[in-house]
Amino acid sequence: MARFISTSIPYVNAKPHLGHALEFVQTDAYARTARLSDPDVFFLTGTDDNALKNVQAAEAAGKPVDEYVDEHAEHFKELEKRLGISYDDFIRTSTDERHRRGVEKFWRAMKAEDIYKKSYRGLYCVGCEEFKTEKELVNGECPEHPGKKLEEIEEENYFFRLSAYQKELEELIASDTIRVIPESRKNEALSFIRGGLQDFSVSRSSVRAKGWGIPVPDDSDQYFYVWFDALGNYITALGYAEESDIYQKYWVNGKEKTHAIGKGINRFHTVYWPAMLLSAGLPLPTSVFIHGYITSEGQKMSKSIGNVIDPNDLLEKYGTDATRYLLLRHVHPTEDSDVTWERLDEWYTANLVNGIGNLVARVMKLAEEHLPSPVALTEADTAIESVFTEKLDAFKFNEAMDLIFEHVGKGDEYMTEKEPYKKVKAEETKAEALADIEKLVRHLAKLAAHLRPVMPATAEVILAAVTENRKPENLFPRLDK
RNA sequence: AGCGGGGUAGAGGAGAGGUACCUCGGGAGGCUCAUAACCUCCAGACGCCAGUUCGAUUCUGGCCCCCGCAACCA
Repeated sequence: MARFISTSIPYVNAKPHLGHALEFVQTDAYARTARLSDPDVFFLTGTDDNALKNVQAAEAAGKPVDEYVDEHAEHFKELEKRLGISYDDFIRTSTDERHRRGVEKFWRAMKAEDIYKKSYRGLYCVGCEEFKTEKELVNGECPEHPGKKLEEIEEENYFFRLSAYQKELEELIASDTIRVIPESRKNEALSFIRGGLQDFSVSRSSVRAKGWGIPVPDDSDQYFYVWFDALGNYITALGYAEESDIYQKYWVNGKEKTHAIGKGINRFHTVYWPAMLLSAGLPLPTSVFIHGYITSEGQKMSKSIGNVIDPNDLLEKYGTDATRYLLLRHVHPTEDSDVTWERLDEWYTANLVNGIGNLVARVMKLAEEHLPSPVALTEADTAIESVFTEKLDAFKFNEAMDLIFEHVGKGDEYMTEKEPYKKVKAEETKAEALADIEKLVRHLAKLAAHLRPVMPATAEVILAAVTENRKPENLFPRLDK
């Protein structure tokens, strides 16, 4: 029943942004839900250190690449920690030996006829230090470096025969053998495949790679192209190099192998990666979940527009669970979503402060004052509704959250309807009131159980309050106006 | 060129072939256990034009806007 779930491994050429936080939180909620029914889950995350972009970013910062990459990888690690991400392992493609060994083995496992050398000729922008396609050019110049001449460079690289897998890939995706979620992304992958697949290069010259990354075995002049290297992380982290038990358990025999990614890297995960695995004769992932992007004020977040929302600022302002809440409920799982500080404040106050926080406070105040002893919880009190886990298993995080808030609303309604705070004051209605308060406490226990995968810390606080029969500190402090 | 997504009350979002839901905001009541929180009621919406259907806002086609991507890039 083993299940494997991964985030993509982001470039560490800049600090993490909200989109990364979204993916981490979604994946975490999914993993925690999976563990609810069976703890046999392996949740992998990490960083892609070997991208050429990292080298460029390091140069721009005037730092040695390894130092720069270490520093930035730390930012990602730190963010995941602050978000309460329950990963089982964190792989770094530059420093983890298992990765290098794994990639080398993966390379050797490729079918011989799928790899060939070919010279690649393209327009190279010295400024960007990368090849540009005709379409990227503005007036024949690189938009980033106007005035600089593009050089026509020719270089020999290894190519992967992606074209050989067109039929097979189409079949795998169309049949949901590799499930692509949502449907629109599946269609996108299919139309990409049906449009005809071209072989792609899996290496670049060591000069162009600047000696950063993983050298191709037995050919010191070539370094792996970042996607060949990066995609491999999903198996190298598990110990593919030495065919470890974990690798066997989760990848070879794993029941579900799920990749969570952003929409921008759909084709790498639904086309390139499965093709490479096929060539190597290795098992395929079973599903790829693709989330959308977060915009702000209707536009892509960018430093120049000044609409960037830093996940660390969110954490600072609202705390871990509230940040998780905002990302899971108010960002659509698969579509692009727009976020502004104004609305974040609104959601926080309406649902967390006035919703969950207030309900817990009013119920526990009554319980603490009037119940002689803590309510003895039964299994039924903390049983999780199957509709809830079904939503989460289907990556419908927002709808799962809606169920939670329906539950919160019911608590408030019950309170108004039964008026235990009033009845508890009169002798003849006191018993009735106590029974209602007890019911409400059980209602909170149920709430906590459902919060576990999505807002784990809050779930614990509520559960502790219930079992100790005391009103906790305010769960979600009101924002300063 | 092409590809993908979207246009739902004053604002922001969810949703689905047949009573359109949530948050904020507006109006009117109620309650006092609670973080000036909570409950009830009211006003208010499915871009435009065709088609399919007993019935479409939800499916199909066209149109008008908006946003991404445009193969080696979250």
